[in-house]
Amino acid sequence: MVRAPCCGIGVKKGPWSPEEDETLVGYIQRYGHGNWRALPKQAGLLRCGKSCRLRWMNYLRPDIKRGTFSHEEQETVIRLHETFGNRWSAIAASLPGRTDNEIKNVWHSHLKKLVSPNTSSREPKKKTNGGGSRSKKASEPITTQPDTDSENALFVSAASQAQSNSDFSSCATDSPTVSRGISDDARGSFSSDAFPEIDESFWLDALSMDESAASVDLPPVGDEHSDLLVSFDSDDMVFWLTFLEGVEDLQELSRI
DNA sequence: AATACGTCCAACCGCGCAGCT
DNA sequence: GAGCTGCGCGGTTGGACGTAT
Repeated sequence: MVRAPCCGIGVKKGPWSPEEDETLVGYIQRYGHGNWRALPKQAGLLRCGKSCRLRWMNYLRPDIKRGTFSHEEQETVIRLHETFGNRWSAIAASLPGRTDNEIKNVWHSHLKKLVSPNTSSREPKKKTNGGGSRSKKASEPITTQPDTDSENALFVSAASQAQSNSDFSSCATDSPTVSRGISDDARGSFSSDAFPEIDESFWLDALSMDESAASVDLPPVGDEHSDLLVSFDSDDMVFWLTFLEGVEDLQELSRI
């Protein structure tokens, strides 16, 4: 059994023309995008649904914020990367108007150098079997140590903000690009005064992480929850303790 | 001015997950 | 429960563009 290729013969690839953009935007504005696979045919586009979705999500959506990342946005990305690792969609959910693809690009071109100056902005290209490794290991958080004072300053600034800014309510966004780990419902659920409509799976992850942290038998690297395990330093501990207290409060509420 | 090199970003690719049959 | 399908995700790439020599 072989999965049928997403994009068959006769499907156009490469950069989108303004006419294609116009067609796609016009169609979605009129009919929405209920079925991405059927959309290009219905809209009269010689693209695969996947390509249409990507174009819409990363470029044509009306709520996309374009332009360079502000300092605050960069710090937010760094801070969230500490927490989420390479789960770009989760990070994007906290940056309204920014897409996971854009954040990923900014990370690889700018921010990675700030956090990990010793690594080149672009690793030597290695031929792979394609991306596809949306595996757990791909989400391993990068634990790095800044080398210079200036870079350290930004690093520490971002880290400290991670604790002070435990209120993620500002993270709410209309972006549909949301990971399954941190769902729509989970977005904004870090508010200090309430935990509304929290995705159960998210908390199950969080709770299992709590157990893992408390247990002697830490899960091995590559465990399905390893992407949630950040490198704990004393500052991180404050953040996570605050976070886990919220989890415990939630457990109490759920028992009532 | 020409060339080499580096950077950035849009787009592609393949896979995992969830829902449906 | 197995198979199929669609969606969403993260990794990677190609080429345009900018900068240095």
